[in-house]
Amino acid sequence: MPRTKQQNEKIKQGRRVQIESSALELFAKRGFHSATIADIAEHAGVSKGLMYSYFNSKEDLLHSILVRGFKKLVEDFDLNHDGVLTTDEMRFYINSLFKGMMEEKYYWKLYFSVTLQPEVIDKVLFDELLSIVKPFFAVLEKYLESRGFEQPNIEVVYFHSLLDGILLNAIMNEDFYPIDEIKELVIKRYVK
Amino acid sequence: MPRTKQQNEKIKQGRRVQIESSALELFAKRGFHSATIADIAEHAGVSKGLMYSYFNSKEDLLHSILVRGFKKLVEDFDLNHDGVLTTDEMRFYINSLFKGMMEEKYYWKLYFSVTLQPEVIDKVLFDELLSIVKPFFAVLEKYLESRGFEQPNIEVVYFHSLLDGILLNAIMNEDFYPIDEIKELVIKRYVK
Amino acid sequence: MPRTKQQNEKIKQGRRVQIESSALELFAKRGFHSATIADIAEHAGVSKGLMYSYFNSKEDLLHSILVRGFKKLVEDFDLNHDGVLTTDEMRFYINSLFKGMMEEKYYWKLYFSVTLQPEVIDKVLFDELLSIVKPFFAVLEKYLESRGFEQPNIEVVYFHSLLDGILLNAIMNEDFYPIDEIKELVIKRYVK
Amino acid sequence: MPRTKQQNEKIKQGRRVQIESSALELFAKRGFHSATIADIAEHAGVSKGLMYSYFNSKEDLLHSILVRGFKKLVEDFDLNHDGVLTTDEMRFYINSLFKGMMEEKYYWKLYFSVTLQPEVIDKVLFDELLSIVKPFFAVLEKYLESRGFEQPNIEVVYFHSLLDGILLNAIMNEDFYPIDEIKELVIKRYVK
DNA sequence: CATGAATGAGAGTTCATTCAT
DNA sequence: GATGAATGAACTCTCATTCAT
Repeated sequence: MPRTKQQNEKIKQGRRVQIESSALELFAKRGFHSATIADIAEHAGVSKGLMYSYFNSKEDLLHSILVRGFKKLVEDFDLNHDGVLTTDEMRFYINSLFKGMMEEKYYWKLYFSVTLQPEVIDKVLFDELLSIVKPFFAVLEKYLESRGFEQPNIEVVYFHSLLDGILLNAIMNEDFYPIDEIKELVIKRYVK
Repeated sequence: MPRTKQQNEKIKQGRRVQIESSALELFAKRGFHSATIADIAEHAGVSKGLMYSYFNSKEDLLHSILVRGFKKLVEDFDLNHDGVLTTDEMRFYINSLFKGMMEEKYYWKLYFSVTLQPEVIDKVLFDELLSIVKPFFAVLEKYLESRGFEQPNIEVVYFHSLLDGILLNAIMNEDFYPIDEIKELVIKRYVK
Repeated sequence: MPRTKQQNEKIKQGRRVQIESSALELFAKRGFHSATIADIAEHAGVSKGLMYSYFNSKEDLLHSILVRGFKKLVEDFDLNHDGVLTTDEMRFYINSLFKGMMEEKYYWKLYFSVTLQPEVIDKVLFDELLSIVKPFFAVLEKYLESRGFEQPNIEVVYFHSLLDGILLNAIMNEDFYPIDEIKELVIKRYVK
Repeated sequence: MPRTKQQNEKIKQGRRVQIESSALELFAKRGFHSATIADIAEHAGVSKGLMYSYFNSKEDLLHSILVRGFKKLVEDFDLNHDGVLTTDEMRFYINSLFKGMMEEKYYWKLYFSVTLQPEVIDKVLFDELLSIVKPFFAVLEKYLESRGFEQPNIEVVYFHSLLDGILLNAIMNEDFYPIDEIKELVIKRYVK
C-alpha cells in the first residue's frame, strides 16, 4: 500500500527537521565552511543527494535554520501583545531567555558566528530577522522608562548589549559560567 | 651589491605588517575560511608565493595576527602594576577601551569570530591569550569589592559580559550604536 | 532507484584497477614526482577529484600499487612450500621470472625507482615488502649448496645481484637486450 | 688589490665543484625533484642567485654532474688503449670498480635514478654518456673470448648486468652487502 | 524517491627562476 | 660579483553540486 500524501508530507517534514538539526550542530561546532555537506548528510543519516531535494544549496540550508530558529524564538517570547510589559512578564521573559540559552546553545553560537560574518548571509534575510525583534525594543523601552530609568532609549541598548554579552560568554564557557548567579543579578537590577 | 642584513630586516618587518594588516581586514570582513590567500596577497599588493616567506601557513598567519593584537592590547592597558585599581585608573581604562574599540574593530571582530570557532585556533594559543587577561580579573574583582559591590566574583563576570556585549554590538552596528552614551552609562555605574 | 551495494562495489573495484594501472605506467615512465595527479587522472579517463575517493593521497596510491604488485609476485612464485627447491622447480622459477619481466616492466621500473629514493616510501612498507622475499633466500641457499657451490650464503647474494642487474638492463634496454640468450646462460649455470 | 683573472677562475672552479658535490649528495639522497635549489644552495654555502651564474638551470646542474662523473670514471679506467685486456689489467679493472663503488656511491645512486627516469635527462646527453662506455665493451668481448667463453657477445651483456646488479645492491644495502666476498667471486670467475 | 560515484572549480602550498640592490 | 626578496606557474587536495541508476 503506497503512502498517502499526508504521510509523505509528514516524513518529509520530519526529515527536514532532522537534516536541519544535524546541520545546526555541525555548523555551530565546526563553523559553516568547515562543516561539509558530506558530514551533515552522514550525521543526519541521509545521502548527500537527498539533501538537495530539501535544500537548494548549503547556503539555503543555513538560511532555513536561521529563520526557523528565529521563528521559534519569537513564538517562545510571544508575550501578550498589548504593548505593555509588567514586572512579572519581564521576570518570565528573563527566566525564559536564560532557560533557552543552553538548550539552544548551538543555535546561538551559529547566530553569533553568522552575525560576525555578514558576507555569508545575504542582507535581505538579515533585515528580515532584525525586523522581528524590533517591536520588542519599543515595549522594552517603555518598561525601562516606567521603572524610572533615565534615558530609556539608551538603556534599551545597554540592556540588549548586556544580554548579548552574557549569552556569548555563557555559550563559550558553558562549564564555568555562573549562569544562575548572573541571572539573579539581572533580575535584581531590572525587575525587582 | 647585495642589501645588508639590516636593510633586509627592515623590508621584511614592513612586509610582515603590511600582510598582517591586509589579512586582518579580510579575515574580519569575510571570515577566516572565506578570505583566501589570493585575496589577501592581492590586497596587500604582494604575490601569493611571498606570503609563505613570512608565514608558514594560513593558520600561522592568523595566529601571528592574534598574538600581535593581544600583545598590543596588553601594552595599552599596562596600568601601574601595583595590583590596585583607583577610580581614576578605572575611568582611564574604560575610556581607553571605548577609544580603541572602533580603531581596532577588525581585530575585535576577528577575535570574536575565532572565539566562536574554536577549531581554527589551537588550544595552546587560546590558553596563552587567556592567561594574559586573567591578572586583570583579579585586580578588577578587588576594585569592585572596594566599590561596595556584593558578590564581587560574580560582578566581575557580569562586568566582563557587559563589555563583551557592548563591544560586539558596537562593532556590528558601528553606524547606529550610541557608543558615547553607553560609555557614560558604564562610567556612571562603575566609576562615579 | 539507487544502485545496489554490490553494483557499487564492482564499479569501485574496476575503477581502482583502472586508476592504479594508469598510475603505475606514468609513475614508471616519468617518475613519482613528475607524474602528476592530473596526468594520471586524464590517462585513466577520470576526474582529478575522483582519484581521492579511491586513494587518500598520491603517496597512498603509490603504496597501493607497490603492495598489490608484490602480492601478485608472491602468488606467482608460490612454489610448493616444502622448503626444498628441485632443479625442475628452479628452472620453472627462472622461466617465470624472465617471462614476467617484460609483462610487468612498469612495475619493475617503479620498484627500482622507489628502492633508489627511500624518502618516497615509508620504512614500514619497505620492510613489509622485504619480509615477503626473505623466505625465498633461505630455500635458494639450500639449493645452491646442494648444487655444489662453495659459500652458498655468498652465492645467494651473487645470484640475486645477477638477477637484479639483468632485470634492470632488460627493462631499460627492452629493444636490444638479448633476453632469451641471457636466460639460457642463467639456466646453464644454475640449473643444468 | 683586485684578484687576478686566474685567481678568479680558480675560485669559480672551486665553487662549481662545491655546488656540484652538494647537489650530487642531495640529488642522491632525496631525489632530483625533492632536493630543492634552496637546499642545495644552503648546503653549498652559497646563495640561490649565485647558483645561476654557474648553471643555467636545475637540469643543467644535473647534466653537469653526470658528465663530470662520467669523465672521471673514464679517466680512472683509462687502460692502455691497445685494445687488448690482459688478466692483470682485468683484475685491476675489477678492483678499481669495487673500490670506487662506495667512494662514489652518491654518484652511482644518482646515475641509476636518472637511468630509470629517462624523461628527466635528454636523450642527447644519454647517448653521449653511452658512447663513452661502448669501446670498453668491444675490448671486454675480446677478453672473454680469449678466456674461452662461448658466445662472448652474450657474455659481455651478462657480465655487465652482473656488475650493475652488484653495484645497485651494494649501494642500497651498504651496511650488509658482503662486498669483498662478492668481488673475490667475480675475480675467480672472470680472471683466474 | 534515493543513492553515492563523479565532476571541476578553486583552495592552500611549493619552488625554480629572476632581478633590484 | 653576490644576495635573497619576489614572482607565478604548477602542484596536491577539497568539496558543493549533479545525475545516471
